[in-house]
Amino acid sequence: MLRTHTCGELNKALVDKEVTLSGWVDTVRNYGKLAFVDLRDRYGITQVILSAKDIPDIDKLRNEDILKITGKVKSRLEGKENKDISTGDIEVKASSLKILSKSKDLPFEINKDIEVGEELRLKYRYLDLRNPGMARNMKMRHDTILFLRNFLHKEKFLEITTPMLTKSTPEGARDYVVPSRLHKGKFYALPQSPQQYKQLLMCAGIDKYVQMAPCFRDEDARAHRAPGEFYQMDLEMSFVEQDDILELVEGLMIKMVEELYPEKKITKIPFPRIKHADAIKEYKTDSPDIREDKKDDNELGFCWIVDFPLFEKQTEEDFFHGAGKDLAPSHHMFTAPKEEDIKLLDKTPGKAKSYQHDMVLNGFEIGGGSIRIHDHKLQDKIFDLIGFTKKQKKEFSHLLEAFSYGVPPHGGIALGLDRLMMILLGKDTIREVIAFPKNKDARDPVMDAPADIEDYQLKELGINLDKKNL
RNA sequence: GCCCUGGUAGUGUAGUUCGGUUUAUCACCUGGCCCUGUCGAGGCCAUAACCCGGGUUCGAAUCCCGGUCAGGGCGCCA
Repeated sequence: MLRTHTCGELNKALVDKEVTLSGWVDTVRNYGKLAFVDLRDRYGITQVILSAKDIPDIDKLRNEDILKITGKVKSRLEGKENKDISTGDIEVKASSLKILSKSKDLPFEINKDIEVGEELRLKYRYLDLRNPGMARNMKMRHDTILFLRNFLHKEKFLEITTPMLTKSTPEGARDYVVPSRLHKGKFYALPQSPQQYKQLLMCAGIDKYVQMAPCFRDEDARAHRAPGEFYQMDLEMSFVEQDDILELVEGLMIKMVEELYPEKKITKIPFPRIKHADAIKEYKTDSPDIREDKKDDNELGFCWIVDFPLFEKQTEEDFFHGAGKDLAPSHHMFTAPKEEDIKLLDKTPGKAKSYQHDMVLNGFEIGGGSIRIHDHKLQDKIFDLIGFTKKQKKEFSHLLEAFSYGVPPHGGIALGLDRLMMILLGKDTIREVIAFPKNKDARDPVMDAPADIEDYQLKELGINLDKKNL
């Protein structure tokens, strides 16, 4: 057995017990004949005392070596307690030491207050994650996602995993595509969101679906937007109206903050529901920061934005005076128009409002969703309004066909988990809450992806690279 | 695709505005030595750097041009 206890759990109750600890050398304070080693794992730090007469090679110990230490737990000498660590009233007097793994010189120091350049941190992310601050971010991300899952589980949601290898569909973001070996010349696409699958699940009678879903979009990065891939808490419900969705998610956020972030205060409960037009008028943005003190990281200003226009304005004329192929859905093409506005679709679709809802937190859009269209004739009409060709429509025929066999009214929402965590933990970039983030150019600095593949792989896929244009 | 900012030892930095007393600052790391109550241990010593290419100049880390890498923004993100 490599260890009997972690480095964060020893206490006075264990005094005089023999324990075995394994962990990383956080610091060594060496007197030659006596050395103090702070042994660290993700649970904490324990001070270990090494005496040269018991342990021959204490001079060899370096930061980040991994040690296995067996010894007796002792109370600290009177007045020598360290209040800064959880194990500060005890220490372990080592009777044996084994170096399980040596560390060579580090590219940067771990667990010091020095701000290391992000490029280096990302290249050696496995070292960066040893820092207690980063370890905490990972822990809080886990706790938060676990809370969301448990809450929704109690509400009878099923988590269902939907395919990662799926089909490219027109419009939207650029797809990441994956060549098929068995069907040379054809490509899968990684999902930009599980949107169509979750609507099919509604047709399947899974009236409450959720997924902590990876989503892939080949678009450029921002400080608050991860390039390539990101995670969403994606959910969908049948037989609901917009209020049901908003109330569920609002309750979830309030409870989550209470349980996991008790030091934080929510600006307004219930969350204000702001009409899109009013947000633009009052705040000049559709993602307003409603906090009283905009510099206070412990304030959480949640609000809802509702009554979005169904279509985005492409030109002033199209927007106000009728259909045109330049109309684009402001959310996505499955978003339902408000019932009273359906009659506007024929002459002035630009005036139609929709059942879209965005959740905004501290000035960031952290989620969006809608009540969906569940009438295939209406869906077909929307396709026409955004100028879909017959071929483009055919890409969605499976969905329209599914709608012809009994489709419940349904709607849902997706929350961006990375961005939510960034705000909850008060970080400036999304990379601080992602274990192995891509850099700004969507490269993985640890693995150095994307990368070349072997010629035989290309051959097997039937792909010739156009080397002149690379 | 476009715009902006930055790049000094292994790490973090000073110096760059206004070119020259700089042998390029300091701390940590690393290597060596001393030390039995430290806790970001302490003391002494040592090693180690101006992103790449071109230009201006008697002289460039410093000014100019190009490149490259990184970050931020616009476009993009149904």
